[in-house]
Amino acid sequence: MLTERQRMILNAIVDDYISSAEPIGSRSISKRGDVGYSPATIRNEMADLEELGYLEQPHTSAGRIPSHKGYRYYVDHLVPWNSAGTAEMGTIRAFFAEKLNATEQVIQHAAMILSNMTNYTSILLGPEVFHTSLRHFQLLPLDGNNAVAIIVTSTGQVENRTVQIPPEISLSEMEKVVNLLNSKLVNVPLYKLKSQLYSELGEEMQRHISHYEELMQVLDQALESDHDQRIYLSGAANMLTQPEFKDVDKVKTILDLLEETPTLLKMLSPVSGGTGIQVRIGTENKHEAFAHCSLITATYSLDGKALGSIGILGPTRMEYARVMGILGILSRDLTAMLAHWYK
Amino acid sequence: MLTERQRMILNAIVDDYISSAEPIGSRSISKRGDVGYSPATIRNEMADLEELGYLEQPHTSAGRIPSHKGYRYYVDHLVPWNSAGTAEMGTIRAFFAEKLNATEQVIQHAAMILSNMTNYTSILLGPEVFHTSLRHFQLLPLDGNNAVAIIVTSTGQVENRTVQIPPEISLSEMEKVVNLLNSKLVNVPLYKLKSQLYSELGEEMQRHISHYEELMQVLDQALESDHDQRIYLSGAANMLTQPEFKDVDKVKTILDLLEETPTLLKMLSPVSGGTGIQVRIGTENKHEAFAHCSLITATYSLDGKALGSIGILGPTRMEYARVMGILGILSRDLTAMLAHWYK
DNA sequence: CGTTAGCACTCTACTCAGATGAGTGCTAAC
DNA sequence: GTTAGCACTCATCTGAGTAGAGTGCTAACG
Repeated sequence: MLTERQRMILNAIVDDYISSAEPIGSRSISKRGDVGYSPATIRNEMADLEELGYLEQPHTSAGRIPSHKGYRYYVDHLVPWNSAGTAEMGTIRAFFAEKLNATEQVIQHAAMILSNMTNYTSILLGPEVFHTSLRHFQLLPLDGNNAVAIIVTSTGQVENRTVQIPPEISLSEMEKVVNLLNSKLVNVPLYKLKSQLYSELGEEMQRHISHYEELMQVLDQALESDHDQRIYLSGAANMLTQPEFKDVDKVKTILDLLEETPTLLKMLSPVSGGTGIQVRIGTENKHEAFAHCSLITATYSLDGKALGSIGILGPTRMEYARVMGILGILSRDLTAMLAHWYK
Repeated sequence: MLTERQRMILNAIVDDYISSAEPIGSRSISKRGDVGYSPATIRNEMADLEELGYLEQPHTSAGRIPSHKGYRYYVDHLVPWNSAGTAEMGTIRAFFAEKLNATEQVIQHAAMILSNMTNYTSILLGPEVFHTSLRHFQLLPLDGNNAVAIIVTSTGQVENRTVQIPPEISLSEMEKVVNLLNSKLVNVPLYKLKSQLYSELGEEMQRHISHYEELMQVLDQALESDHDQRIYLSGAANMLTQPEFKDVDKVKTILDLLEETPTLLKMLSPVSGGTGIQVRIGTENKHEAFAHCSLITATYSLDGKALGSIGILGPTRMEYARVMGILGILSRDLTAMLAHWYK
């Protein structure tokens, strides 16, 4: 349990360190207007805070910097809430005023806005198709051998892939099957699509359709959902502006990781019970390369189900308050926009 | 005009510098098996080559490094052709053996393969829709107000966007118009789509359709081609491994530029008459940030028309021979694959 | 007893001179 | 035409000395 004065000092140290990136000495804290104590008193408290694990010293004769535990305490208890500035509110409002078609474009654009506003790296997770259902299915022949399969989801996303059509399947047959699919499988959740295809239509198709086996193979290909949510990254180069990453080798491992989509997917996928804004500080991220980074995430949702995430990656010495404020507003507004679009 | 010996020495210097990134001294050239001269002789030639502008000296007592002119001569006259190693051929072959659906995935995957193989940054330009034509158009209502417009091109690409439908337009009317479009505008090049919509269908529609104005607006939105070719980037972090970019500030300007899609589009769009492999060395790229970079590009095409580009960005001290070999093979195979798919 | 002034101590970062060595340019000899 | 030899240049490395920021401790103060 920290005393009020310790909290105040910890708060001051974290704030100052966030903006200066230099170890903070007792004198500079004492000189702040809001702390009415002499450097000596501050020093005593700092020694205590260090013993408790909230601060650390790069070396004996340097000032103190917050430890991970210190940041955690700051985020959990000290962050001044509601601190998205009016300028930022304006930018976000302007963003939503723009007319963008296709959810994908919105997310992509949001990634840019976020990284520009924060000067950190933004990582957004596109809407998950898992919770959406089939709106329309179509198989469009391109030439003798190939066709484009198009799946439109209930949220208006369009997935497409090319499939090969065995020559023995006739056009009319294909059409028949597609019509059957559209009449029977609309509104079925995408992840149930394949199983329902077999259970609901298998029998009927076997009766009416001649090349059952081959057709099923085609549909299998066509409905094979590439479950990968899309990752939208922006401002990766912003990492280079952080003084703690002025060493090329350190930043290389980070940027390398940022190109690994599966890793990012894992990091961003909403944690169980994780509602609202999540902050993962330093080693709380699973990856060693992110030991000196913090990731702040929020989710956007439709019908109360989390569809995707928006996240900001920066150094542990990050402007938590500002970023949390921005993410909070943006995620709320995104959710509102989706609800308005698709209801 | 360079003498045979000068060419040999220039070649040796460029080769050595490419692999070592250190200024090359006369002694080390002399010790190479293939040059049978003493350091003093080499030194004389080097002085001449410097006077001619092919070499430069970082400072008086250092070795020589190739100038832009030197690289240019190397690329134009000295590059050993056909130097894609067998290992690389294998990787490329394996890539084309994979079954990938959708052109987009192929390009994206190719970007990854390229950056992994070369350890440079790959920049690919997705297939241009400009030269493709309409295969199929569809307008799929989502709810009362919105619909998804889907355009399938002759190359099997699927473009989609959300449009708003004024309430006064009925479903049956929309269907009628879509059918009309599909019967009249199929095989029309995408870039002519909107003009033909007016010239060919305007009259007929005005007669048969009640809410002409509103419908036209919807179609306008739906056919508005986002002409942007897609950029696929991979291995941007590889820039950091280059010793010439160990300075964070320099590499920052480069990585920043790599996030500017329009700039990349401009850089990659095939130059007039540019057939085969193009090499832009240092300041030959328009952007100051790329003054110490070289960009090697090739194009892939369909029906003899260049559809898109594949490029590798690295330091001017780049393995030209290897990269040119790889790009040559990959672009040729991509072209072959597209021809095979869509003919 | 909590707070503060004073002081000795520690440790990094900076600077500067000297040493090192790679590499050149020039001259003279082969 | 080619090469050996040598003086010279200049970036890089090394180590000593210095400055300065900041601490911890002790003792005094209200």
